[in-house]
Amino acid sequence: MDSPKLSESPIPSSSAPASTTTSSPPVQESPFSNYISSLSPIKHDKAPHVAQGFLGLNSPPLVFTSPRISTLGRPPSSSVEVHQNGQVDKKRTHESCILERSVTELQEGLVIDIKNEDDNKENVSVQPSSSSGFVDEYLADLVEADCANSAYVVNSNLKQSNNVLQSSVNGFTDSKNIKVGNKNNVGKEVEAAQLLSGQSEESIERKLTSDGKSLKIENEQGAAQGLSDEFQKFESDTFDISAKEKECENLGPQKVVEDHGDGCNDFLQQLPGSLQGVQSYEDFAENVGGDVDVPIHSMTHDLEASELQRGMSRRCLQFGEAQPQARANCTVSTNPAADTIISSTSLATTSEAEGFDSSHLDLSVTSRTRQSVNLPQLPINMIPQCYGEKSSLTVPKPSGIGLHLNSIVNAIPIAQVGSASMKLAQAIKSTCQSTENMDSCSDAFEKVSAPPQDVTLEVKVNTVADSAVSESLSAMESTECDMTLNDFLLPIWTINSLCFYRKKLSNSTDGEGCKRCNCKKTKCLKLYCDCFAAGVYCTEPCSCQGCFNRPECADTVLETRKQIESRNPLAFAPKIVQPFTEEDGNWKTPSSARHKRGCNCKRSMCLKKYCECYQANVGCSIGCRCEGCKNVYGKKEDYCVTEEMFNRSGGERLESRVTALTPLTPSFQSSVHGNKTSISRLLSRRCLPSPESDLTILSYSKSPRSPRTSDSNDMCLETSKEKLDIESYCEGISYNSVVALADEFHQTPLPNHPSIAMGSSSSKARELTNLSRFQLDHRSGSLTSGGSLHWHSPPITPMSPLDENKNLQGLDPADGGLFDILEDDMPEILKDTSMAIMPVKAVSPNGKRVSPPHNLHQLGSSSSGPLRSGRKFILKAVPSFPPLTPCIDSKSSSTQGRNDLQENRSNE
DNA sequence: GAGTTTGAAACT
DNA sequence: CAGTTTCAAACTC
Repeated sequence: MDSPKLSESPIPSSSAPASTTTSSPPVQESPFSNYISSLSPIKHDKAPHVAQGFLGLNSPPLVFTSPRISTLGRPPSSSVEVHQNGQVDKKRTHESCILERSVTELQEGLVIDIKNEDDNKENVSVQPSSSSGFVDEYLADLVEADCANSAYVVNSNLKQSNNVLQSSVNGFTDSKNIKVGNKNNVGKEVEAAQLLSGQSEESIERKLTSDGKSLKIENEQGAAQGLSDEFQKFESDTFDISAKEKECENLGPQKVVEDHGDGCNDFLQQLPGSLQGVQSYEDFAENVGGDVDVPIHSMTHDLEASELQRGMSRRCLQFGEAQPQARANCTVSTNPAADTIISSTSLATTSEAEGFDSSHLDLSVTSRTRQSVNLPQLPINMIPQCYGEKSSLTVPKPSGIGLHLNSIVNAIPIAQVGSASMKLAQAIKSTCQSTENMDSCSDAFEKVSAPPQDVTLEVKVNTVADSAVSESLSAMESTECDMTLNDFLLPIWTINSLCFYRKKLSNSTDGEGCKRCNCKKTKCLKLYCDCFAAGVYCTEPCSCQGCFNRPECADTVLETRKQIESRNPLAFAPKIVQPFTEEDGNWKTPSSARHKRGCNCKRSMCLKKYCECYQANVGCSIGCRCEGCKNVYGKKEDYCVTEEMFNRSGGERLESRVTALTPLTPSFQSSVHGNKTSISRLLSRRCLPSPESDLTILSYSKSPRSPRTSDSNDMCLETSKEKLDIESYCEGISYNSVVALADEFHQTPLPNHPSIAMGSSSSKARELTNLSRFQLDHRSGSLTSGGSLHWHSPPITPMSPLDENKNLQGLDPADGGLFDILEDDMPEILKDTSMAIMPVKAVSPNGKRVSPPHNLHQLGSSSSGPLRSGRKFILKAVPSFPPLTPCIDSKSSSTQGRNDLQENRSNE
């Protein structure tokens, strides 16, 4: 599914605007099919407009797009026109999406009046060129929002705004004049939910005023709409959107909107705020409550805002994975129409949430039925992570597996912004990508969303977008790089890119400040150019010569991008994929991000930034052609070994597998990062057999899940793969992690962890191994034999066998000790790793390994221990490992572990 | 800051 | 697809 080909297929279709829209299958189509259809990231590329072009760029994300898009029906984001039917031309640009929405609404006979009461009450007319004024305004609103895309869209859209808006909505005769009125007692609220729901009761009037130049959208309060009181009053911004409606093909009943050309795109771009916002809002509401009919209080400040929303929607596409999940988790209204709408909205919502998180934008989402809906915090949570960083610049988290993910991955670790929620979201995305994992996704999503319910999501659809964009832009400019809206070429692309770019900046700069390209010959129109590759325009900080990667040359840029994408649809896709990430409470699983294509290092041994893997702080994998890989984040050999083990794990004895692994597990000298990386990789192996294959993620659904959830029997039944994984994981932890920890913290050896204190050298590792064996034997007793398994936990948690509780406690983050160290000094990633490790070692929440009764008395014997029992025990215990399960609750876990152990024994 | 090294990107 | 060239970043001095 990730394969570019899939994505490409959509592209062609996209080129033919009319093709898919009408034929959209019924909403009920299986999520999988939808998902598959929506997978192709490339779709967007072909979008005629710049935005589309960027969408195309975004296409990579699409690869990762969560099924949700398809499921939901329409991906608000870029070209994806996923509808309920699920089969929508991916070419659809945001505009198309918007059009679809509008069409749908129209079809439903809903008229939306959106009145935007702006504090300023200024009608903003969208103008073709990037209006600095608008931008400035938005900037003024600074919020860390991932609005880069939207901002970009705004600019580009504005430029194109002169174009007549053409809506190709069937039966959408009124489309020309769309008046969106936000009726907000509270503020600017857009009631679109009803439209979506098809409820005519809510009189939402959309007037598309095709002055030919400006589309004016007014938000009228739809108090009746059931706007929740909770919602804050938003400043109603009246924005005039001037656009000429261009005739667009009538959308099929499915609300499919086809792009009929720039005009449509323009229209969409201009409209985004109102419709998208509404829809997104609705989606969000649905996600939350699953009710389709949700009065949305959207405040549209400007077209920009709308576009911002659009951009957000696009982001959502990128986040598609998460969204789908979120959606899945949230009971979506059965109403097909609602679903479709929701789907689109959900995306938007997600993006919005992100914007909110990062920025503090007030997104108050009000649903009629559920006024105070616990907004799906998933999106929100996810959002913050992206923006959490110091830098004000909010980079939309790359939703897509591809670019976005990469960006995210990179950005997060580096930026240290990565929050658990974000990782979780990513993980969810990954998981969700596989249709098979929907359940898992849902679960994960729930976890994510579960969070702060107190936080009432306040969505100001329009406002949010605007603010987000503004803030993001402003943040970028002020904080990081003096970036302007111009920097954002395309919404999606920009978003993804921003993440990546941001990361890159942070990496490259390392305090130096914004470092940008220095192209001499390529005119910044090739992937050599980091800016171009990142989807951003070159700016002052750049020392490029003859640069064409500037807003003035947007056309050229887009064209070039298209060319590049034509050669390689994934050229702009994220290079780094984060297969799985899960966070829950204290527990964090290390990110298993990897370079999608892998490096090709010959001399740098993957120890320098020449290596893309290293540069991205990810380990090398099978996909790498590197020679003499010594990537501290994970050696290719390790990856290969683990994978190999994994492949033959089925039925193979644990010991043999372990043995095989042991020799292979290399990196004793690996740094902490390396450890973490290794671990993560090991953990993720299952998910990502090959760097290229995103599908592998699917398999993750199970393994990632916490074993706890499964019955003991299930655990016993766990496939050898899981076992292997666990083993690998243990290994990675024991050797790499432990050693790394030792290296990293050798200066501060843990009191009770002599092994850790030991040097990082291989000999040390060996010692640790021995020690671990010893301890392990004591603990489990059964694991003896030279098998490498034993040492897994011991090295890490040298606690005395007798005092397991102490060990656990010591390990317990709350207690401080190693955890404290990790927390304090360790990098985010490392922390994650450590976290993962910790449970395995000492904490073993399940306590299975930690305290086998009969083993305890055998403390002294290294060789003792019935392998059989031990082995079984281990296997069972493995699944229950915290790594897979986010939360580490020493007590509960330990208790449960014991229970599990007992169960295992009984089973035996 | 100049020069070298490196590996990705682009080209053939 | 493989080999070569080009390119800009990373690195070294």
